[in-house]
Amino acid sequence: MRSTIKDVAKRAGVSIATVSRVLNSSNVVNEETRLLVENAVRELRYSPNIAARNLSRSRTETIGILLPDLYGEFFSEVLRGMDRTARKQNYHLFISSSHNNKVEIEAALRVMSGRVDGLIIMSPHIDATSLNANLPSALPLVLLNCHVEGDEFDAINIDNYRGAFEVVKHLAVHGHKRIAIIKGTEKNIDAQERLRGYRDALEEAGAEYSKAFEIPGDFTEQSSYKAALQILQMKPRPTAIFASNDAMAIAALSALRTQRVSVPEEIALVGFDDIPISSYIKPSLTTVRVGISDLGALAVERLLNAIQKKKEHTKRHMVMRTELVVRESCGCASPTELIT
Amino acid sequence: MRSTIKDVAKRAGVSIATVSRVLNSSNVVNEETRLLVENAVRELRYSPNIAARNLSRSRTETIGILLPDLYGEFFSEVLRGMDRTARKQNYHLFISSSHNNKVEIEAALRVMSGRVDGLIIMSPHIDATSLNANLPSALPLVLLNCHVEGDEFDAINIDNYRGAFEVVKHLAVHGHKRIAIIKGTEKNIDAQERLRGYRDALEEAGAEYSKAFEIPGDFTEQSSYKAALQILQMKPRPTAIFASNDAMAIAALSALRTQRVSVPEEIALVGFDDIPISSYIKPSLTTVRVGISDLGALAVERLLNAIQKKKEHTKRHMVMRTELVVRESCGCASPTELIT
DNA sequence: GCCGCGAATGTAAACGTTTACATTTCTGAA
DNA sequence: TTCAGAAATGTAAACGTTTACATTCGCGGC
Repeated sequence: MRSTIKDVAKRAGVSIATVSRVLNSSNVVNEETRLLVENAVRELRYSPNIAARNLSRSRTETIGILLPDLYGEFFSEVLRGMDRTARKQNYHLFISSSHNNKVEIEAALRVMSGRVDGLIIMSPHIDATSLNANLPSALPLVLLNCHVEGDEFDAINIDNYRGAFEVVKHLAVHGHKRIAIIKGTEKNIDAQERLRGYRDALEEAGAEYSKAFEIPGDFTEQSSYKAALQILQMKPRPTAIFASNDAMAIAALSALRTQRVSVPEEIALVGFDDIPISSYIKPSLTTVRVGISDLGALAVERLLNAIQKKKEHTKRHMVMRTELVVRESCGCASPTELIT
Repeated sequence: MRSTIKDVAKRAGVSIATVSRVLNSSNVVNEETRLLVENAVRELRYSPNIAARNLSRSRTETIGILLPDLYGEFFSEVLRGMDRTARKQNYHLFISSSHNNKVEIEAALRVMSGRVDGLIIMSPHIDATSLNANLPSALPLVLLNCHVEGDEFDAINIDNYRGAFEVVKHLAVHGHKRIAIIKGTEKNIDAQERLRGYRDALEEAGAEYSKAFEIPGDFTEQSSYKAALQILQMKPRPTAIFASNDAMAIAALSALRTQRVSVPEEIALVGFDDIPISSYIKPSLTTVRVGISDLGALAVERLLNAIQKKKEHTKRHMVMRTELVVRESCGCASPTELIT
């Protein structure tokens, strides 16, 4: 049987209140008794029952994370940033993943409620009504990469639009007139924003726009492989391809190579995300860097602020800046630029 | 204020015991009263306080996962398998990551205890003594990819040894005499086992063994890039390279390409893990497949079995088989074999 | 008409903490 | 000597459930 606070109190010859005070390092307790209690704790190898503590304090020191289908290193990275930041403040992570429809998410929301002090939600399939209906209204919330409007919620998004805009503009500025895009999953907000950035960049740069240049994809290597082959069939052929993420860019590269089309000489290629491998393929990939683990960290910071400073905390939307990373695959960099 | 079971009881005009019985679908309650209660629950948008329930039931329906530094898609995959399996049985995941030394792990263990019904530990830095000292002895445990001996614990490991053995043997059988290895992180158990498999395969196949063929690496692209360049300097030059994981294999490929060394014609190259991108690079990568998400799923299954059937559950070590995946980079496959 | 029994429901104790409030003890000033 | 007030500690209520046990009620058998 696990020992309880009572056992410790008995052993130390004090009341449970005193034990509790020692445990919670309230400083009103005498040095001698403190030592007495600390010894008893050690001897009995006592550790507090968390459920009881949670009930009594009515907080859990835990934040919930609701993820869509876990896939690829994006989520490892996000979680890494979250865990680090949370731990610094003695908070912990309660995770539920692979939610791909509304019903599942709502179930998960209910499961979370009561187990966590706040919630970070990453899911394209969520809306305000559904949130309000399934969560205690006082529960602090941060929406990460969700599509929301208004100031009802805290929200953080990647600046997909600007990232895509910049990388496509970069292609256009260096002379490309026919730039194709391999799109991401249709309903995905990241995908939509990247597409929007692509279109606007074309327009601003006066490059050729055509619906035919927009090839469907779903962020997987497989979809992109097929898409790239399809692009090669087009006449006149595009001179550049913007893949909506790096995994797809790499798969496209492979497809082009099977057809003996060289990159960047015959076709320029750029991606999005800057996953670690991007700098280690040949040609190295021009892409858009996103501070993924920073994104997770920021979300946790905002949430903890909301939890701890309930009164002063004001909700707002934030945007995570991206950075253009020029390497070889776009064919634009001068050799010098590449030395670093 | 959130409503409690008392509010529901009052509204429905019954006692809290009855409400509780309805909530926990005990079937001793009359159909009429059940409806009464269910209505009250709905009207008040009541949901039970989990902390109170946990305290009362003394279980949490949560399993804890202790991870080392989250890195790359390996962990996403493991978590994906875990989450899926857990959810099927209404269990949830409490996660703590980035533990890189003993002190941190022990702290995390204490945090977990009381919050979870069982624990899955993935960490090379752990030993039996430390576990026993920091955890209630009754807490069910599964050690994943840890280095443990004896039958004191449930443990699951990837069959790194056999995987490495087979892929290296494959190279040897196809005529390679000088096979280099780019090693993984020194203290890492996976790395050690893969190295052992490599050595034994060389010996069995009668290939040349030399300490000089064992180049240090740490599973990152960067370390491998350097290692590959180093290998090219060797005289006589190895004719094949076994990289201890796919990320390193891809980086090595890139390094070779900068030196105009073609794969597989001049040097054969193989990896380990079969990450998705491996089949989409050129040449596609011969590697060893590990069912990563299955690994996570299996760990959860074992743990839930230990939790739910305490008596009958018997501890044991299990090994996850691997599968040799032959593609282009080793230069061994006949064209026909590659069609699939 | 009484008893026993099962079904339905209620009462209250338990789970292990935290913490407001009460009590004791001691110190030093009047 | 007395007393105010501070410091240290104790007592007990609260947190919101679950569940063993007690109670009530209706019914059939005698």
